[in-house]
Amino acid sequence: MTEHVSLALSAAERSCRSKGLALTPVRKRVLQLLLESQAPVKAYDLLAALKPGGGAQPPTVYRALDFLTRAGLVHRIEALNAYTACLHADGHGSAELYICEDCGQVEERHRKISGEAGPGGFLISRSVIEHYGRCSDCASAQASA
Amino acid sequence: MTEHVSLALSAAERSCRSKGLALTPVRKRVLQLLLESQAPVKAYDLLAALKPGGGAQPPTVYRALDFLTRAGLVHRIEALNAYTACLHADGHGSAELYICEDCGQVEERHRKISGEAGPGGFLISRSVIEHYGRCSDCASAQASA
DNA sequence: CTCCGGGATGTTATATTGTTGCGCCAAGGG
DNA sequence: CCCTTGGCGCAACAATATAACATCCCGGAG
Ligand SMILES: [Zn+2]
Ligand SMILES: [Zn+2]
Ligand SMILES: [Zn+2]
Ligand SMILES: [Zn+2]
Repeated sequence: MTEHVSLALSAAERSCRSKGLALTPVRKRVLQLLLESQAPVKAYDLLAALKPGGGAQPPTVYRALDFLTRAGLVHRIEALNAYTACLHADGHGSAELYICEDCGQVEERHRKISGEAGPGGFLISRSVIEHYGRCSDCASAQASA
Repeated sequence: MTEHVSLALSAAERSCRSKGLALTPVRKRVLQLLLESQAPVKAYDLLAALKPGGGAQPPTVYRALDFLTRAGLVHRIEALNAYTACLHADGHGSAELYICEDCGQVEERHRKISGEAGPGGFLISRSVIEHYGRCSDCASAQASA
């Protein structure tokens, strides 16, 4: 396990403990898999990665993902049906994601939490913001090709 | 068929003709169903609504939706797996959507087309922006309750 | 200690959403 | 006429997600 993964995992444990949430083995394992991946991961790929150590079924991974997203440790990428570990291990609510369609890497910016107003008095409680394109690495690689 | 629906349909026809696209009967019917709905519609609900006039299969509706979204006449709502007719019958690329979680109504704002730059030189080609909350009607209804 | 209750997980089955592949046909250009 | 092209019918299937119920564990009340 690389350095940054174990760091993120212990940060997640602290964060959960402080909120009275239980970061159980399954949940921790799912989070670890997401942290180790350089790109978003699909639920059934997580499921397959869990299989070796006991035959996991879909509900197992979906429940873990549900917990982790509620805890703010993981973000769901709506347009890809995929999941990515939050880059700010402290959990922060809503995020603005930049997803490279070339290498799959995800960058993330914080978003102010809900409560904003939209047009015509619309009251926002949650936003989904996903930008697709090329990260700077892939853009320059393509330019030089 | 209400006034605004038939108006939007003819606008769509003109728009397609001008771009050399074929707004065939199936596609037109799907667009009409979306226009008539006050809330986003799911693919299989469209499918069911098409059945009466000939047994439609999934590919039929998905192909029509694909065409309509490409033509900019329909927007897919990623977080709901649902579709809504574009409120600007001219087709305009990407949109910013405000979806009321109470009544289902969708408001829409134009977005400048892609090409924007994100953080660290990220080059955006497409954005998904969906805000969930309460429209002003539902917010005031709830306040008075 | 014992019993109970809630949370987490296992297990089975099913629901929902979306795609592939093939063949037919009608329109249009040579 | 022949050939290509795009649109659609059709059958099967793949991928994503949830429902419903059983079991286990653990900590607190009695
Ligand atoms: Zn985050
Ligand atoms: Zn990249
Ligand atoms: Zn629009
Ligand atoms: Zn509303």
